[in-house]
Amino acid sequence: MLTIKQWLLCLDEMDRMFPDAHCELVHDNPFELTIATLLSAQCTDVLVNKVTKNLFQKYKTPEDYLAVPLEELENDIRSIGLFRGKAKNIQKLSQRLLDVYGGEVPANREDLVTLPGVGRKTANVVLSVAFGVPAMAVDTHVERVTKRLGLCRWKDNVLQVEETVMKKTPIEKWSKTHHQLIFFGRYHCKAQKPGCNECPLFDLCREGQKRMKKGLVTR
DNA sequence: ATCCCGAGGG
DNA sequence: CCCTCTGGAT
Repeated sequence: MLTIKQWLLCLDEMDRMFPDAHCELVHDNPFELTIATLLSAQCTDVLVNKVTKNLFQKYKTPEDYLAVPLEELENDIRSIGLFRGKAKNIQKLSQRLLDVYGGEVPANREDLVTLPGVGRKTANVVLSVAFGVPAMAVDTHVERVTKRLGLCRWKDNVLQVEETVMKKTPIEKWSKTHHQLIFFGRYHCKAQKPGCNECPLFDLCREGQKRMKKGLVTR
């Protein structure tokens, strides 16, 4: 496992690699970010942005999403995976926002996760990005990268990963670190082909050392 | 543990 | 062809 000092060195390096890592889901308000994040499940944000560009022109409010038949909304997001469930959840979420929250997205986790289609990960993204509340959303990239580096254990579940990353990271850096881990996972430490050969974090990385011993890395 | 589920890359 | 993508509900 990485020591705290080693982890802080990783953070320094990621500051150099991705000084302006940020949320790449295009949005103008908490409601749009909630929809975009819901749509981003098992889907690249490039695809989400392609869909929301038209979607957010057509639908501005929860009422707008409820004003069309489910099939129409499905068609409007069809190019995204899991479109049937996501369309249904968007309408149910819109209904609940109107019924319980006055049409506004709530700014706390307990209420957010009661929204259909919104789990802990999505809630943490909305909290952190839309409301500036410290949170750590653990997605596929954060999980893979922190486990490869050796900050977390391979058997950890997402909640354990979330707790470990928050515990080891200064709270004022949570948001930036979250996006840097995503950029690092998305553009460098990829699922299929981790770029160990040219990785600035190689000397700190447990998986890198393993791959080195296996002769998979040439440095 | 399993299902949902299309686009994009290798 | 196979794998992955800022997961959530059952």
